[in-house]
Amino acid sequence: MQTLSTEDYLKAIYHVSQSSSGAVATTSIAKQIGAKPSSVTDMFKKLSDQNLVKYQKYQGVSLTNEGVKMALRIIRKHRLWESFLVSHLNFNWDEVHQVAEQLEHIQSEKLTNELERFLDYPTHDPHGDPIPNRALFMKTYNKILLTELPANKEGVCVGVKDNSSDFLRYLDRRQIGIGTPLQVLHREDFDDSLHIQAGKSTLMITKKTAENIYVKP
Amino acid sequence: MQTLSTEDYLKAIYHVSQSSSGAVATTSIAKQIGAKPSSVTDMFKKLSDQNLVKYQKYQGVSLTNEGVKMALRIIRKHRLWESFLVSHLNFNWDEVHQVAEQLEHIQSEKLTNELERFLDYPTHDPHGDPIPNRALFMKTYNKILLTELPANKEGVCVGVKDNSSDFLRYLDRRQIGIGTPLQVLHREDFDDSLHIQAGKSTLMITKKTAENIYVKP
DNA sequence: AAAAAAATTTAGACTTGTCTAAATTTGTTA
DNA sequence: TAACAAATTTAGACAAGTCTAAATTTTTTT
Repeated sequence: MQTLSTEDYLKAIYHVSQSSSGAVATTSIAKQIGAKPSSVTDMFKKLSDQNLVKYQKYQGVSLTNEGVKMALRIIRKHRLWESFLVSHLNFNWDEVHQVAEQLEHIQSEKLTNELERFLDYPTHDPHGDPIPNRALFMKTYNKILLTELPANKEGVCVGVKDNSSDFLRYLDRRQIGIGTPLQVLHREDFDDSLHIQAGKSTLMITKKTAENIYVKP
Repeated sequence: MQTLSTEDYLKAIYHVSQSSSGAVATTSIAKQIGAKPSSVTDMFKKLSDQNLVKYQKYQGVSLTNEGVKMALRIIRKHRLWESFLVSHLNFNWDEVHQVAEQLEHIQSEKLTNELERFLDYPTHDPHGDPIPNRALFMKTYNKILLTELPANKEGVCVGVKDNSSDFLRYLDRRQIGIGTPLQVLHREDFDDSLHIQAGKSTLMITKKTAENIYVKP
């Protein structure tokens, strides 16, 4: 059984490894966790002793099969809880992360599986991220960034890259959410801003915003 | 903000102080927590520094007002989660304790209050124990032990004193639960056993069993 | 009331996870 | 490729919570 801290590290390593190729660097985890690089090195050694990561001095880490499973089990719980908070406890999608960070550490297989059943086996969380099922398999659809959507082609918002409260509330104000139909009307060459159709309204968003919205064409 | 450990101690002190009068002894908490008396002494000092308990060397502790509030907030969460597990996640009343021990530490007022609303403001948990409301007030009805119920007087099971899995499953097999009508038909002087009416069936139980069942006359 | 037993506390040590500061390795640039 | 910069690791320290063993206080018994 793992401690809270090792679970946090495993999840962090998983996420960083997903968004970049090759081994995961000490510094990147330090940033993610909010710890000093020296602490990260210490933890890398501990995880390596437990065969959860492959670690070579100065070369970073990569998760072993067992490490990946462990990370996915935590992510599964995190996303199920986020779904529950939004669907039954009146949480907004920008409020769930901090609470789910705590709930993801609760140890009870029965709890997790019953929660999943209660929610009727959801495949995606409130941010559009896929929820690993009992076998830790995730259904991923081929999504692209809004910046990559060809002009005048219809798409649907299926996720966000930036999960910060600020960004999510910004989207709320623009009435953009999971499921909102999106279409790029015009790209402004001058400043890379985009005129888009979002649901029934047209509006202008910056490139930075578009880079954080996933759409399914 | 408190650590997991201090929360456990506060709750333990609260429970022990409820079931005995006067200051709470080091040893009684050591037993409850599963720690050595020396560790308990250390923690008593820490809690005292935070003004959560009144502590005098060799004389045990008693909770301050702030300490009581803190304990009740934890108990509130514990019992709400137990209710949730039974009412929505198919847990049996003998399975909930261990999981609720973890869930009670989750820090989010919104979560607690929304859970309470979702459960429709329950006043008692699956074992019949009262759930403190948002103001930390508990509705207690005047219950008595089954051993104290006069013969041939009608009563209803409203709680249990022993919350162990073993005892609860024993009651399950006897089809005794919260709400079951109970009546003492005969007391056997020889071995203190009781013949009782439980719902539609009559059965024999030992004094020890009867001492762990609460009834409302 | 003295002796014995039980409860409690103190002292010192250990573990986990963290830190700072210094040393080392890797990479990057001139 | 030598020098510098950045990343990483090591060494040693610290806080929280725990332990054991020994010392002290309280309670009980004779």
